[in-house]
Amino acid sequence: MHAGTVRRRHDTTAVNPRATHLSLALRHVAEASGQISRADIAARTGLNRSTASSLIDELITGGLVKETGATPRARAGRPATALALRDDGPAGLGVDVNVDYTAVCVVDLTGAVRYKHVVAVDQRGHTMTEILDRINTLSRAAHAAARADELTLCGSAIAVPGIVDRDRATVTLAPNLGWRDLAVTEVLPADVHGLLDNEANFAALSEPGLLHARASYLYVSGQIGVGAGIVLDGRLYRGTHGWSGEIGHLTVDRDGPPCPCGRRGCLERYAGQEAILRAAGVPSDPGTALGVRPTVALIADRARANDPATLAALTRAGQVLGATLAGCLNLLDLGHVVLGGIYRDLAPWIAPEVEREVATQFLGAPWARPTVEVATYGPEAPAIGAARSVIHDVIGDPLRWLNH
Amino acid sequence: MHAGTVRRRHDTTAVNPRATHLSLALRHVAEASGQISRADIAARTGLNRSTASSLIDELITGGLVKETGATPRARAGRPATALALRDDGPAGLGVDVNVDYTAVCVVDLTGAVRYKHVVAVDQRGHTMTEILDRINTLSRAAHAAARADELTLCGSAIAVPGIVDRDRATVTLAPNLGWRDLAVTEVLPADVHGLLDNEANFAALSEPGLLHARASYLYVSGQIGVGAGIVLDGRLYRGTHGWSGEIGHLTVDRDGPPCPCGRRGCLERYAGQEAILRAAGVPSDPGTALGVRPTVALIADRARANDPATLAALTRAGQVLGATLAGCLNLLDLGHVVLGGIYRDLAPWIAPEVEREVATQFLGAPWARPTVEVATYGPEAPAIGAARSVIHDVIGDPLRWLNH
DNA sequence: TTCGATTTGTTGCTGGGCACAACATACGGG
DNA sequence: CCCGTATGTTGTGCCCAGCAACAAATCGAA
Repeated sequence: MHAGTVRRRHDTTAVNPRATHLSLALRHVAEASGQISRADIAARTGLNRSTASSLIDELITGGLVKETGATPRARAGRPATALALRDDGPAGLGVDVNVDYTAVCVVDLTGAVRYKHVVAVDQRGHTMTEILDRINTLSRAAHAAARADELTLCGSAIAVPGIVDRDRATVTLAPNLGWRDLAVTEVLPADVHGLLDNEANFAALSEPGLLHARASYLYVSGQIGVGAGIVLDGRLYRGTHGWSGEIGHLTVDRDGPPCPCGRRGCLERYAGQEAILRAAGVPSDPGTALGVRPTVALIADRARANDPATLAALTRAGQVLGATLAGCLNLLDLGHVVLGGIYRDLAPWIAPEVEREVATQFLGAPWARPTVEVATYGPEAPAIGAARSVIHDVIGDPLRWLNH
Repeated sequence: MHAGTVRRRHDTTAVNPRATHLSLALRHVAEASGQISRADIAARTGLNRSTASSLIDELITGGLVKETGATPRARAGRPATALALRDDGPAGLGVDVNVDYTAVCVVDLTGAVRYKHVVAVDQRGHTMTEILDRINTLSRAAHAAARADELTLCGSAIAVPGIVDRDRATVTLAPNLGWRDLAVTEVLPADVHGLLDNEANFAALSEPGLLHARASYLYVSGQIGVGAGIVLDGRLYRGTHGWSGEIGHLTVDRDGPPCPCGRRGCLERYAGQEAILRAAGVPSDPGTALGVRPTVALIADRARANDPATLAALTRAGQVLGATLAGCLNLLDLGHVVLGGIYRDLAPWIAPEVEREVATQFLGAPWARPTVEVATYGPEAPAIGAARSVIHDVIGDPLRWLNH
């Protein structure tokens, strides 16, 4: 995880052992919350038992970890006292400014979603000031809700549909919002410094089980376009500029239909929302279509009604998507794909095709069969992932929280 | 860089500050060898001057770093004493077992190639024992040459064309050598523990300038197949199983010509050596073709003679390769490609096409124009990269060398 | 030339933090 | 009931980084 405001470009800076070990101990507690003892941490990290105890004590007095009583053990010996993350300590605020809705949520240290509020509104009909005002209002409400729930917001993160400059906390370009070079995090409450990232990237962090396990996977985030978040060893891979995961314009067929990007046969032209609509024979109606949800629901309805054209369109989209993803898996040697965004809602028809394509085209399949999973969260995924990224920064550097 | 035999799966182990800081100081010396002082290191790392001095002293007495006299400075103040890597300290042994040649080389701490020996021989005509014997003989010769040059071999690495299990130091499968589950590193001299990896991966590490700069790039290694080594932030990305970089079977055209892998229209069918040969109208002659070098030289000859069919084949191959690479760059947000293997020899005809495709298809091109570079080394690249990986392990953990 | 300013490198001191060992604690089992 | 076993705590010593003062070596200005 990115270390917040600390510009850790590479590991060229001196190391602070205490901070590193506090994070290490906390991470082990997070990965086995309620099932781990001081002695376990010592054994797993290689630290001495006394050192592990000292670290845990500091985390307990700091309000990040609690004891959950003694655990009955089968073996002989003194029973261990189990440790768990506190659910009433620091919490993260996540905001998602999408084209057709704005979402906020609060996630506590355990990763649980404690507050969630989604407002469906087409941003394209509003000015930038109105949008920012709405973010501010929703954030303050979330802030109040967190406080009422005995949580302390210790950071925030905003997901936007576009290109961001994380270091400058600025939205470089968000075409669908009409934003350019906008320091959007400034509208957040002053006491929570704001992180910023792409929706697909934050959405990739929303999966509950995967992050703790230091998993590597591709989170496919289908919206109007098709993007992906790349998680390697439990950390989001952002690329050299932060634009990683642009799979929507991978070429499926050099002689395929033209794409607004200037090329031909891009993945979006086969597996994007518009393409599926068109292939299903639904007249595209940008006037009334209020964005992702309703359109996707429409397709799903027709598929459930066994409309032949729709089913054929979904099968075709799944095949093309699966073939493209198989290529990505081959390039990166990943064995796991998560289908998010519209593909989550269309999973009954898309997922089997993706699974088949990936299973047959992944070169490592004979040794390690790749898995295809449906995302846990739908439209809330980016906001939840954003909030979770704040929590990950706390786990990555607990000292910042411990020092007030 | 991988920490050798130490199974550092993730950063779940305790940190040793002294070891980390020794590596940190050494890395800074390596990146600016001859142009850096103790005070510089202190400034760049954030360590105290006295600490930096202590670290450097330890590295000097350990034989890794030397002083190269005072540097005249423009500014006022005491002139700094420049530090540089020693070229007579530890060295790495690199071995490459290819289908049609075996190469060994020795690289010193500065990255300079101090010994190199390539034996052209078609391994397919020999038994496994013969091949292993040759590796052993060549390694002993390299060992003797290093000793005569006042170098101390402190490790070795073998590159093989196939799938390896690094943790077990075993070749899982090398079809063209007929190997399966072979612990090839055991034939190396006993005092150098052997690393193991794929040829494309090691070749990616052979580029001189790029590694020190913590660069991110894709090293395309065209041989009979097409592979790639992925370097992210100066570290080789190997994937979850170590099979990353398999771009040869990315789909270019779903309705293209069939491929032995069972799919259709794979990249190899357009930009692989065999495909270029066939498209150029050269009768494929596996009987006399002694592998990569001669065949590629043949194509290059015909291209130099302006043979229309060959030029068209190369143009087509470059276009398809470039388009595929652009997709990879978009997925990973990389801005740099290095053309190695056969593409290095065919660069005059391939590189411009790749450059054009990448420039037009890389989505970040308007903000950061991608660069296409021709590899520094040819067939020796895997062996040199292998040796260099040994050196990188020394720089990554100098304590192991300092403790004898 | 001389003296102050400036930067580099070294030395002695201090404190943080980890390992180690010994001990108290708390169970299971014969 | 006592022994073996495992957990957690306490006291001690050592490694190592930070700090400050000082010596060294140069530039620049008077």
